[in-house]
Amino acid sequence: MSLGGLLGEETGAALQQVRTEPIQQRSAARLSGLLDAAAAVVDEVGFDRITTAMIAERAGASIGTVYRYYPDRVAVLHALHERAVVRFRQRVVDELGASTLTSWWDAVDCVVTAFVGLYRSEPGFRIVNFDDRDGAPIADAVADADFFARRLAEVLVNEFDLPAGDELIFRLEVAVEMADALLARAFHTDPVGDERFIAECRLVLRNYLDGFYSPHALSLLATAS
Amino acid sequence: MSLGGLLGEETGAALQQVRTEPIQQRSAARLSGLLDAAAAVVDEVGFDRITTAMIAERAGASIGTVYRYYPDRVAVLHALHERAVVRFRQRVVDELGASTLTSWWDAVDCVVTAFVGLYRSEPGFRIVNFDDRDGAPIADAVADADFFARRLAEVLVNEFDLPAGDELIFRLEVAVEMADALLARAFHTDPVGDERFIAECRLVLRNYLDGFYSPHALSLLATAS
DNA sequence: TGGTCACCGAGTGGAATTCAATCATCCTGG
DNA sequence: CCAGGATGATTGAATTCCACTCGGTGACCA
Repeated sequence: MSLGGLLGEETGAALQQVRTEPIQQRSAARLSGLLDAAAAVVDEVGFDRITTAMIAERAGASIGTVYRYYPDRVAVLHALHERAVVRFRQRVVDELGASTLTSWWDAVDCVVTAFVGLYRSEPGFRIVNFDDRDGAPIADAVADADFFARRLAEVLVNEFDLPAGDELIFRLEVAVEMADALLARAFHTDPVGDERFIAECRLVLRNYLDGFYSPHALSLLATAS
Repeated sequence: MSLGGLLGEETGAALQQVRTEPIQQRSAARLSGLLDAAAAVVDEVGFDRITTAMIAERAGASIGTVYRYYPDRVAVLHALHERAVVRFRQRVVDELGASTLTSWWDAVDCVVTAFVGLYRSEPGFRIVNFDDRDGAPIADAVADADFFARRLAEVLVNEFDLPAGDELIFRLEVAVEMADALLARAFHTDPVGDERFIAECRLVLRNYLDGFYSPHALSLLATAS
């Protein structure tokens, strides 16, 4: 799903979805202008009601210009998604730098804070929940989540000495899915985000990841069946 | 209230999305036939590649017939979603009846089992993850989750003496969102469902709902900054 | 001044949706 | 019991909407 893709260097590959690399300067402006327009339209009509004509008109361009840069409609959405993910990663880095981290869960909290902040301020940010249900090998949501989990695992291992391993990565994958669902729920109706769900999300993450090492989960397992 | 209460009484209202209530008998057959066709197509091409022509052809009907019963394409998907939800609730009731419940978490486990079972056997069941991102007030996914949470809360309160209240309902809403996300993840690639995620889902639910009454969450809260 | 780069927007094709005509079933008076 | 009108149900060609193409035009550069 959509917290997908923290950190990482494959931003070059992510732009493979543009048809023509911009050569002249105005092209770059066009590109980001198109994405800005798309973001605005996403906020207005949602990202499945969006039409190429809307994007073009909003960007002050013509239909053809959209297709000069993107092979098709969903490529625009993918690009917008990518940009949102990149900005999310940057925000996470900023949050991490601006906070004094006393424990690993402060890092996790920063991730949630970054996500919520962008949801509130970045136009069209709900595109992060965009999930292309077809065989597009690039920018797969699950792959994103998996990648994100691995990166976050590295951070936690290196900064806070959590034990590395597949178990941690799996746990983080699960955590990402849960957080994604709860935060999407928080913003489903409320444009500012339902604080109750946001707070519960933080608590759930902490509880879940902490339980990994506490005997709590194990005692439950022992009484199972 | 009995376990049968999970079924709810708004099944009549759920059909408001059809244009014309069927009067003659063949109409009812048509309606379910259309949904069966839609379910089959959903499994073949996914629910965003689906076309009205595919549904009509599969059902042995003409295009016009589809539009006689449903105002537009997504209304068909909504109806299919509704039917899936209804069958899910029925399955939950069946599971609950067929199991000997020694504790509330057996009930929760039954819910997971029912969901997984339908994912595996019911054609087009992945429609339950269909989320229309626009202002369709009826058949809203969040409303569904909320409704289900309330019903489940009633069952748990009456059968297992859990303390009723908004807190329990909220907890169940959160649990539903998490379970939904994890199970969707389990079936995202694997048509049989990734057992690792399914098992983790059960564990997470139990841990989370149990933590509600255990001092574990509270101790975490106490150490929060 | 020739060669790209960018841009435009009418045109094409396919899918969604409409609607007037037709068929099927029900109902009622004789 | 049956004709035949009334109403439900079905049809598919026509229309509309929208993604996407492409030949033509201007903008930059060398």
